[in-house]
Amino acid sequence: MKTTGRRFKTAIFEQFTRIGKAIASPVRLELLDLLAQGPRHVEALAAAANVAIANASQHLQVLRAARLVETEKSGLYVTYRLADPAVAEFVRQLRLLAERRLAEIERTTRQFLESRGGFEAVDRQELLQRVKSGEVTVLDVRPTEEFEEAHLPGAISIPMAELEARMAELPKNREVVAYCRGPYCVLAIEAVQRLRARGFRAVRLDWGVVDWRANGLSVKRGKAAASVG
Amino acid sequence: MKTTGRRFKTAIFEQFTRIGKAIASPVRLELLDLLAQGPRHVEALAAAANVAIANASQHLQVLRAARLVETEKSGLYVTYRLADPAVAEFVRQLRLLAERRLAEIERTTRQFLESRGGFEAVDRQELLQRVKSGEVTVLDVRPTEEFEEAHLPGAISIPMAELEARMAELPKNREVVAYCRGPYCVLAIEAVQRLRARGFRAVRLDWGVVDWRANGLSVKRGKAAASVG
DNA sequence: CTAGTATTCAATTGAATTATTGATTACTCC
DNA sequence: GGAGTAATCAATAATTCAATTGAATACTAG
Repeated sequence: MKTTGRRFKTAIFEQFTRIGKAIASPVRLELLDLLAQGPRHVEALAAAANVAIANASQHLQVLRAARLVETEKSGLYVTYRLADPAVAEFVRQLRLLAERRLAEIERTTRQFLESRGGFEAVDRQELLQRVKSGEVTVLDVRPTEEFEEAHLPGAISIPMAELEARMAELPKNREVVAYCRGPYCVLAIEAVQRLRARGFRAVRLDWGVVDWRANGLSVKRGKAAASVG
Repeated sequence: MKTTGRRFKTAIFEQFTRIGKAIASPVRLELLDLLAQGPRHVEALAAAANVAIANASQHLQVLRAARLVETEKSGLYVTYRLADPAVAEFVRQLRLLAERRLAEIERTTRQFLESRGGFEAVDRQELLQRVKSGEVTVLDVRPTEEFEEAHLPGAISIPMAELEARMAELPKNREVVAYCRGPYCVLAIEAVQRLRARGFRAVRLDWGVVDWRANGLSVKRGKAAASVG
C-alpha cells in the first residue's frame, strides 16, 4: 500500500518534470520565446536563436516531446508553433519569477543598457497611457511575419533590417515608441539608438505582445496599413 | 554590436535557465511541493520525499542556488522555507500546465484512483459550496505543523498516522470531506478509504492550501480548536 | 529522373547531473 | 571536554544531456 502510493507520486512528479526539463535549457527557452511571437520554420528559428539547424531541430523535438509545441509539415518546410497559449503565459511567468528572484538579471540588463548609451528609465504606465491615447508614433521593429501575427493597434511595422532606409516614413515631430519581443529583445534598443542618431525623440517600450495580452490589452492581427501619415 | 546583443541575450536566458534547471528534477519538485505547505527541516523533508538525507540536502542546495528557497539555522537544525509565495504559485502553474498538456497525468491518476476502490467523481464547485456552508465535517489529514501553518477555516486536524485511533472524534452522521496537500497527495485518498471502511460517508477534496489561496479562498493559521462536536 | 533544399537522424564527444557512500563540520546536552 | 546528532561535504560511478558532424530522408522544381 505504502509503495503503490509512492510509485504513483513518483510517476506524477516525473511527468511534471517533463515540462521542467523542457525549459531547463537557454536555447529552448529562446526558441519558446520566439515561438510566442508566432509560428516559424526550423531554419528561421535556428537563425534567430543563433544555433546550428540540426541543433535547433533537436531542441524543438525535445519541446515537442514535452507537448509544448506542435508541428505541421507543408512541402519542404516544417512549421513549429506553440501547442497552447498557456505555454507562452507559463514562459512569461518563469521570466517574472526569475526577475523577482535573481538580482543578476536586473544587474546584467542595467549594464547592457548603460553600455548602449545610458537609457533613462521611462515609467511604463505613463508610456502605455501615451501609446493608448495615440499621441505618439508606435513602431514595431520585429520581422513582418511577427507583426502580422499580432501587434499593438495603430503600430507601424518597420522591421529592424529596413529601419535605416525607411525612417523617412515616420513623422519627424512626434515622439516614437519602439517595441519588439519583450524586455530582453535587443531590436527595439537598437532602433531607439538609431532613431535618436537621426534626430528623433524615441523611447523603448519593454513589453511584447505576450505581455500585452497577459495584461488585458488588445492586440491586432493582419497586415500593416497601406500608408503612414 | 551584433555580438554584444547576443551575449546579453545569452546571459539573460542562462539566468532564466537557473530556475528551469531547479525545477527539472522530480525530487526537487516534490521538495518544493512540501515546502509550499510550510517550512521544514532537512530530515523531515528527506523522509517525506522518500530520499536519503544527503541527497535531499544536495537538492535543497540546488534550490537555494536558484533562490527559490531560503535557510535559517537554529541550533542543530536547518530550516528550509520557500523564498517567496510566488514560488509556490509558479510550481502550481507548472502543475496546471502539465495537467493541461500531458494526457499521461490524467491517465495515471485515474488508474491509481481506480486501484484504490474506484472513486466517483465529485464536482469540485459543489463540494466547495458544501464546505463553505459548513454542512460537512472538513478533515485535514496532514501533519500537525502543516495544519498550523495554514488550513481551511473550520477544518479538524487529525494527522493520517493518528486517524484510526482518533476516528471517534468525528461526528458519525455528517459527511466528511478530507483534504491534504493537493491533487497528488495520497493521504486524503487513504483517509477516505479508511473512513468508509468504518462506516463514514466520506469524499476527498483534491485541493491543497496553495490552490485555495490561488483561488482567493481564505486560509487560517494556528492551532486546532480544543474540542470537536 | 535529377538537382537542390529543409529537416531529421545517428554517432561521437565532452560536460553536467544524479544517487550513494563515508567522512566531516557545527552544534547541544550532559 | 566528550557523546550524540543534523546537516553538509567530497569523491565516485552511472546516467543523461548538449553541440557537432556528416549522412539520410522527403519533398519541390525543372
